Amino acid sequence: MGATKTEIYKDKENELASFLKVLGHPARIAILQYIIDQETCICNDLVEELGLAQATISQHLKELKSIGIIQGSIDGKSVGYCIEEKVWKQFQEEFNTFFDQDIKVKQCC
Amino acid sequence: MGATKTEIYKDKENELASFLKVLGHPARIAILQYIIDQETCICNDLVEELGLAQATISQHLKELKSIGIIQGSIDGKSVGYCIEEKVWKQFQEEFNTFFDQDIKVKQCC
DNA sequence: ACTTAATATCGTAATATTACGATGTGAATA
DNA sequence: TATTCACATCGTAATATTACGATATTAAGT
Repeated sequence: MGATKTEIYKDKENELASFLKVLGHPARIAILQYIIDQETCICNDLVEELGLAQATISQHLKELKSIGIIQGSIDGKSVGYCIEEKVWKQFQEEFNTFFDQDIKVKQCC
Repeated sequence: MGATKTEIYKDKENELASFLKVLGHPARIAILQYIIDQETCICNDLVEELGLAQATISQHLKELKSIGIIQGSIDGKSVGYCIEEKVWKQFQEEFNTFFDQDIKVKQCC
């Protein structure tokens, strides 16, 4: 008990849900927004900007990396994070494929 | 420790994240898909369709109702759930406002 | 080689989520 | 009014997430 029963859902449902789950945290939205605004950023920038502990920011960055929406490239002793545009657009498309469905509402509603 | 520090983020960030969080579970995606396909449904249909306990389905429906994306109307001894089209479109728009931002990628990336 | 700087990872406490059985509630029906 | 049906809510166990301090790790600068 307690764990999500992923085996009972369709692959597409699990896929969409897990990407939305990663985006479903304000720190991760704020991180993405900061990267967009600055075009790139390093972990320490986010620690200062958001006021969360360095370990916490690093953990959130790891989750964002796990779905491929950001990418980090080593630059000396720091790591520059950027949006992975291809994945960004894929996710937007996937979301809109779901949300563009024609909604028909029964009389009763 | 352990709880999300919502007070440090912007309202829009919290709002977007909390709506994405609700959608970030495969059961809730599957429920929405089922309602779209059938145009309406009752809790028991979902229990049969998804194979989760009635209490679990009821809990997921409650979360979907909490963000207003579905609406339930009493019909005798059952409750008919439908998509709330206005909210559905609002969320899609809010998501796309975020995702339509112009992504500029630094050379380093 | 030593120090500093930036980040990742580990361990862990606090909290939240997921799932389910049991029980309560309200409407239709016998 | 007793029963049944559909659903919500309560209580709770299992698990996951969030956050942080402490401790690696790795690259630069001294």
